[in-house]
Amino acid sequence: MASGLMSNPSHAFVSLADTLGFQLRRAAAILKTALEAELEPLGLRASEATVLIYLGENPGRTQSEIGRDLRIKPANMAPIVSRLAAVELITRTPAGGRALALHLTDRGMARLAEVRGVLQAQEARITGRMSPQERDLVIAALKAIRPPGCEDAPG
Amino acid sequence: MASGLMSNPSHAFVSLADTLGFQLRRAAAILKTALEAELEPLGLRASEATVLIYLGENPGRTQSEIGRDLRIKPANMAPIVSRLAAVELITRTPAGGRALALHLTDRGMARLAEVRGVLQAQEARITGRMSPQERDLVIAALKAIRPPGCEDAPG
DNA sequence: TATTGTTATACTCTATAACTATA
DNA sequence: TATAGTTATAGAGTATAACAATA
Repeated sequence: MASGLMSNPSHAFVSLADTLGFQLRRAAAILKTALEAELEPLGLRASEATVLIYLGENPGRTQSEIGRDLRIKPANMAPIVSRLAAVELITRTPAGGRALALHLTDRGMARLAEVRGVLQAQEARITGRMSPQERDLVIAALKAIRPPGCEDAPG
Repeated sequence: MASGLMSNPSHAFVSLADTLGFQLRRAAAILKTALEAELEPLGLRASEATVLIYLGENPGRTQSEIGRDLRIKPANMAPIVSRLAAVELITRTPAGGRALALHLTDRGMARLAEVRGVLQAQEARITGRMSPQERDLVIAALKAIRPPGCEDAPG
């Protein structure tokens, strides 16, 4: 399998399938496809579902705060929020300056419960064969590969 | 750790930031962005670089074989291969039926060496703080979350 | 003026459908 | 007919630049 064409520094990979980078991309792609299929009956895209979940945990946050935490650029937050508001899952209320605080409507909370069900099912599926220790190790490893400035919810 | 995504005692749902699914998507997104930036000087996209790497390990494979192994649909393989051939990094030779066997040109092999450098640097960066055991466990875990039919191709 | 949000636009990857070409 | 490849097109996510609105 190894090409043998290269010198072999300590981190040289033998084969693409043995690299963390490749497996990470592949696993994420498969998860994304599955998630989209499961969210489709709810009429939501993955990005919209993520914002709903976030809003359930952090009601009243502004668009810019949400975008910073979820790493969604302002230009990309706009249509997500606009659509969630159009289908009356969230409300936008002025919060100083141009800032808009977002809140779930009653419909939004009901939809959120469904979204949670989908995400919890996926989480159960992908962690099903791991021990809790393995799961924590993998999550910690994924957090650790991120460069400075990419931590969760910088405070 | 006490703010933003991490703070919500009121829901039964595990916080988004504590889910494997979310961390997986985020890590993959960050990796993808970094990879694209590092491949840009080589004039290659991530998908093209992946095909080059694959071809270095599996010279002479046909488009359909490559697509099956890398999970790239035929309709999406066409423009990738077309462009790699246009810049003379690969050649296409008839291989029975409509099949096209792909081979790296000399330029392609030289470019591959550069691509390997980029990918190995990324691999070193993201596995740098893991023990070999941790690395293997994480890779095994990522492979394990894939549903039936998504296994890595045999050699 | 600095922050926030919006619009326009473009690129990458992925997906399906309909088509062509060859054994 | 079955397999391989191509073209057209659409959707989702992400990126930058230019602009508007508000404290």
